[in-house]
Amino acid sequence: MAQYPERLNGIFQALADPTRRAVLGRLSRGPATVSELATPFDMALPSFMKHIHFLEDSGWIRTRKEGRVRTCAIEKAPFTAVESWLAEQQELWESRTDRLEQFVTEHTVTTHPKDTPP
Amino acid sequence: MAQYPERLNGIFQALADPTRRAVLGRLSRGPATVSELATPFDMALPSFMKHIHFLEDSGWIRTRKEGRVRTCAIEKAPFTAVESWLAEQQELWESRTDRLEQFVTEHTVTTHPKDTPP
DNA sequence: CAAACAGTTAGCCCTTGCGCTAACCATTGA
DNA sequence: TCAATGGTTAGCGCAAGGGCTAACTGTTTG
Repeated sequence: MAQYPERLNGIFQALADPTRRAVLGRLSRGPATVSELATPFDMALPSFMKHIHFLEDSGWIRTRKEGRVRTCAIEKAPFTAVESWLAEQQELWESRTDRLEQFVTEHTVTTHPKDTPP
Repeated sequence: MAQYPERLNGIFQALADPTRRAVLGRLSRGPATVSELATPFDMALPSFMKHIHFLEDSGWIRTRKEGRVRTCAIEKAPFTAVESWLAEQQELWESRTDRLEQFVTEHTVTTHPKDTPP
């Protein structure tokens, strides 16, 4: 677990952009070319390509150029990386439910952005 | 599902930084004050506070100031948001495993799928 | 061959991210 | 009361993110 933490930076950052999440959503259904992927977005191609490169560099996709067409396919490794990060947190969380419960009832931390007066 | 996509931007971006992931890891064990959280990091306090604010703004943590001490606690909502995003992708992915398998093993994109040999 | 197509390269712009210092409250404890 | 503690505010610097246009390369295709 927690193999290459530095890879996680890119993996998560890739997901921080709606365009890139949408591209992954599309590629989850199956491979597609760059222009197929680009059409739904109101964005210049070079801008869009940056997202493709980001996804490739972060490991989310793998691409291959054949003739003048570049085809993209999703990669499953980052998926499992995210899942195991989540699982890790879950474990820690599980191992102290009691104390959390206690803290919540004792101090009742609110979600108000401003500090609540005493 | 996919309730507030725009929230996902911050949720994922928060995870794109190792300091913030570490803070979440620590908070998964239980609440802590800002200075408790800060000590492991070789970073000026104002810099560290930016991470705390980022985590709070993105919804990962909730904080409360009591006297001169600010206590932080983790929030589970973003967790489940990430999980459901993953689940969504999984679904799409599941619904076309056959074609994926083919693409992976046969890294050349063919115009017509090859039939499974008898 | 020439035109259309699918990307690519280069460079510009503006915003955001992430680190720092210096100076400044506001509690708390001696 | 006064110093130490725990954060906070303000501002600075630099790198990276995310968008654009213009111009270019390398395939198809009519």
